[in-house]
Amino acid sequence: MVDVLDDLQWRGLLGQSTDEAALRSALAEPLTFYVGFDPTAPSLHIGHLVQILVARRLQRAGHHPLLLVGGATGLIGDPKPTAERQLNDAEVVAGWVERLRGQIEPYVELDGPNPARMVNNLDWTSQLSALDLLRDVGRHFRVGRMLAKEAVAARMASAEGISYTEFSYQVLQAMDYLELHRRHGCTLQFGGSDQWGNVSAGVDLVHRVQRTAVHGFTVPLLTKADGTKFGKTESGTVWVDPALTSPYAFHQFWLNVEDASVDRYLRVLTDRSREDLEALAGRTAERPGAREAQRTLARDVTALVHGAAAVDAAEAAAAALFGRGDLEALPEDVLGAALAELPHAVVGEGARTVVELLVATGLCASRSAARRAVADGGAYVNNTAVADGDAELADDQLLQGRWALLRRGKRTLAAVDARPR
RNA sequence: GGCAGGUUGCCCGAGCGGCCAAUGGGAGCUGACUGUAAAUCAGCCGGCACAGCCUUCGCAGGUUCGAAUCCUGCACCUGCCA
Repeated sequence: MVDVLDDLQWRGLLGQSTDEAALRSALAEPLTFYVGFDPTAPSLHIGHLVQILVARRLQRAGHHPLLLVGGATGLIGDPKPTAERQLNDAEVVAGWVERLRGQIEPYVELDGPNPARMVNNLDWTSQLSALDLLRDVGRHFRVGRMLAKEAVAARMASAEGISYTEFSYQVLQAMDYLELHRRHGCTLQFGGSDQWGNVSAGVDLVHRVQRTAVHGFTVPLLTKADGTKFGKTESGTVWVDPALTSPYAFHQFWLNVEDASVDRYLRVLTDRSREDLEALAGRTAERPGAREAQRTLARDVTALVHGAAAVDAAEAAAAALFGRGDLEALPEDVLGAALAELPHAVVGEGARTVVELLVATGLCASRSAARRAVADGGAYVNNTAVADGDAELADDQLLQGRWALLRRGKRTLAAVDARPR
């Protein structure tokens, strides 16, 4: 049995932490830990997935998970270093809490001898009066330290400044730790590396109030090789919700990961063993063009999030659409299944021009952008470059008398369904 | 409440009466090369009925033949003072 902490370290999941030796000895016995997710969107994204998987690794090592969805903190908003957040309506946040809960639960064990528990910080903050907050909680916080937090300091230095609302966020989150310590004996919190300030604030508060040393660590945020944002495609964030990011698009995202990062992602997002991954890295170094590592990553992570059937569908679709073979030669069922994975537009009666179709399918944001794509030589119908954007789609271009495959650039696809009239 | 400074396209940031759809950088898109990778090079990067036209430079008015640029009011941000 590999030591959890060693495993986390090897996978690159350990960032800052409170006293590491103390943390290590604490983890020698089963302990209760928590990680929190704020409902700031209707779905979790792949950045959150990293955190959930850390919780899962800890649970599998015998520790007791408390998974917090921040019904209260989500109403306030963790200060971003750049700008003030737009506050969301209470009903909206409450709805998101439910959705996130549902998205988190599948990744952990909710039954059995060591079940994960879901908690919501609204439970212990909604009835708290402002005076109680100021008298009982506020007195444990020093403004100087609060101002020193990275995000707060950044905002203080910005032209916009920071509202008292967001400034208070760290108090709420620290209270969570204290509350979970009291209620459930929680002695470890982790979070993304941007959460270090909040994690340590919680550790401090528990120490002040309970006179107990508790632990905390951060998980480095996943980055691309050049240090830039991870988890974005041109159409935005990669979500876990299949309605927001289709399983096909999800699979493609991982398949397109740059060589320099694929090994790191595999360690973070899959359960594969060290030996397994080192062997894979060796094969990748020999034949990078085969992209075996990317294929493995795409397969594992898509299966984890969307299930094995989704992997098969995504792979089959990609094989059909990116294959060198003639699209016309594809059997109808294969083609139909592949196209079904793509964003598509149904066009009725009226013949449409390529420019119109590029916009209708969402491949281009505007007609101007579509014209540009055509002018750049980056628009294709059925894998053939389009010369004239105003040309209408001809009946004899339709696959199986009905479909057309639209492509912008090398790998952005969409389907056109010209239903029989 | 007073005084000073600020608000420009996704972000940063020039512009300070016509030559401005607006310099530059970043991000992004496309092409070439390759491997649905990276790097590199080239083009693009408000909208449309696209050699032209329309709508933009916090908001609303005004001055002017003409404003992102000047004036007035309002909103918000920052700093100093009360």
